[in-house]
Amino acid sequence: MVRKAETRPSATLEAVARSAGVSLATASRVLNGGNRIVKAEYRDRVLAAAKELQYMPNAHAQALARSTSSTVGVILHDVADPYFSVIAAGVMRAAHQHDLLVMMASTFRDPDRELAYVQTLHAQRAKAILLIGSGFNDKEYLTKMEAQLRAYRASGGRVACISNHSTLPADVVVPDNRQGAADLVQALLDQGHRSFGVITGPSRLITVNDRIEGLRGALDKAGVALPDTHVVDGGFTRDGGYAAMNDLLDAKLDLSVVCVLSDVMAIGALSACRDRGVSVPADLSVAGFDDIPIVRDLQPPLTSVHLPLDELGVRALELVMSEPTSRRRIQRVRGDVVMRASTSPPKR
Amino acid sequence: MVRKAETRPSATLEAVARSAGVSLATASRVLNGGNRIVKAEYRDRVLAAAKELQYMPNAHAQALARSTSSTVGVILHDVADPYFSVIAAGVMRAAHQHDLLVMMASTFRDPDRELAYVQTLHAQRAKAILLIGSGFNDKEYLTKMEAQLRAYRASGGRVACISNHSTLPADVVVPDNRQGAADLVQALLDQGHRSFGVITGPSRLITVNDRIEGLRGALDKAGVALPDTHVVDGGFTRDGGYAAMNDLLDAKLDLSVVCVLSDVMAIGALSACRDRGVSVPADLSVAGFDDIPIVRDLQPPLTSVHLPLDELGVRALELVMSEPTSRRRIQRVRGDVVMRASTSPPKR
DNA sequence: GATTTTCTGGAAAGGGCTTTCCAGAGCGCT
DNA sequence: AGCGCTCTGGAAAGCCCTTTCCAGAAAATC
Repeated sequence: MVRKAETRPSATLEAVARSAGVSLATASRVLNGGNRIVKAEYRDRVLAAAKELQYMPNAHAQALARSTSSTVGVILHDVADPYFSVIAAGVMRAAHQHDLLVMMASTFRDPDRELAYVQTLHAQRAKAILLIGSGFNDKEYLTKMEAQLRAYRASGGRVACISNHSTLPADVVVPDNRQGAADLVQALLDQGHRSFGVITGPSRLITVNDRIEGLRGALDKAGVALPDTHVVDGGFTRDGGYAAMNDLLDAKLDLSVVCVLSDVMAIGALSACRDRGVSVPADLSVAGFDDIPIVRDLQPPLTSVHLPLDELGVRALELVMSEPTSRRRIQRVRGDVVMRASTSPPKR
Repeated sequence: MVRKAETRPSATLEAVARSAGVSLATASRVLNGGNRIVKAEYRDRVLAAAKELQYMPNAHAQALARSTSSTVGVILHDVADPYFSVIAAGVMRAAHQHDLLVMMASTFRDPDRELAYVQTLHAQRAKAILLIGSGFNDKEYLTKMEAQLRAYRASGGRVACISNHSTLPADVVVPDNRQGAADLVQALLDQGHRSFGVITGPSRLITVNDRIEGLRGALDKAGVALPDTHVVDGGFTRDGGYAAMNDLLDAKLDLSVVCVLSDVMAIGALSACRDRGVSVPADLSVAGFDDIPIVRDLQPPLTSVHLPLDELGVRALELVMSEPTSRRRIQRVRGDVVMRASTSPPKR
């Protein structure tokens, strides 16, 4: 026999006020400590009544009355991806400081889903929206997104992006991907590498473009060729990296180093090497990008371009909570090359 | 000169109705597609007006009027921890299916923060709250939490936990930690191991207790001793695992295998071995628990007890969205031992 | 053609809280 | 004693929607 659960709606402020024998206004003043003083006796009565009735304010009603909420929205590609989860952790830490609640949404790199989530968060009257992760290089997407963000901002919302989101009307914290990639190439050239392979991600991701341009620029400058056959798309996932490395190895290109445009893909790439008996770095050097925490625990530890991921999250939140300015703010963040054992001078 | 941003509050439904020359009721009916039919002409006028005014419904007002929201709260220890982020990804995927928005909060294993977040989510009138990650073995915490959850449920909220949360009034999806640990021990015994070390976590975490009891039980049954000196607390973090393994190695206990109660700690432990030149598994076998995705990419790949993390998240959400029953539901999930290269028969 | 039934808009009553504005009380001062 | 102040509670007006109930019109029925 299934007994219906008794669900009486929770006590309202009015119930508390009545039970305490004061007006709604007084009860409200007691419970959210406005700057007005309430006689101690009333104060105590209200507090007692609230406790007694297990009063729990209705955040929706408050949001409506105050016409402001204390939630921020975070839109990212995938929480299970360590790159995003570390950034998200930073955001959440900072949000806690500001007494904000975080609504989080994963798009799985689907632009439409991203647009839909922005709408939803706008409807929620989130105080701010954080777009985390590379934007898309897609005319239609950009147009729509720009329109939505404008509308959201016009109604008082704040927006910040982490990573390059083209010209969207938003503050932005952006790693200097181009420079980081160039620095990485330089470091590898210094080690003596001359034959580069690259595992990239989908070209519609702006981050991917920036990084590959950084690589290309530095290689060009050094007069080192990077034939298209040396560049393989790995879809920005671990498995993609694995598959791409296999393709690269199958092609027998005699590479001395492979630059992988994200650590997550690099992890897959390293495993591909291991599975095929290719020794890193003895037979082939491998470098990643992002420096997610786990890569120092790989064997060999992965050379990467370090980004202060947690800090990116914190900064984005701080940016969005600070006084807005009329011009969009751009915070550039350098990426530092961290050489680890996955790269070494080539044998030949 | 800083120009104040113009923030006109966004258009209300009333504005849309007025602009379309219809009543509020009609506009509402058009926009959220109730089952009532509206004359095509009105319908079009409303739609046009809404578009024109960039109408965006106020979710708070809707929540208030409907007295139900479409958000679920997720409380976990730390999103940056892959164990949680993978579960969270599962939750979010399922939430998307149900058209739910996820509010996520990290407690950093602070019981007070957990309690506070439950309150906040109750105030938000979240449709459900998911408590992810081990509960605490603390009388005071349990009492308070139970009271809060009861109040929340009484007002119509649903609650589910992933992992053991003692007797809290909530549905629960729980890995069979004890059995998993026992199976792991058995597999290691079968490999010939007789000298076990253990890296644990804080004993107030119920999960830790269950796992260690599982280990102990199986070892006892096999007549293998596990002296207290062989058990070291690693704080459930990568660095804790690293430190704990160092302690264990310092103690020169002549262990043949170390069971680490979570993969995250095991990762640290493996790195400690590497840094000290202890070869795994040649000199020492190491096994973890959880089977987070990354461990197959470690070198050596880590033996672990596989939990279907993503699925745990999905199931918890499904549980909480299904028709509630009068008795708390308990879904047990088996953990399967996955033997990988980090464990091998001991040399001696 | 008259009557009943079916439709479809609109008015209005909430939903739970904040906050302004007002009135009365208590105070100090001359 | 009389005046003006400050101080504190309370009434009430929102905040923006949803949804019930009602009435009028159109359709269906005999």
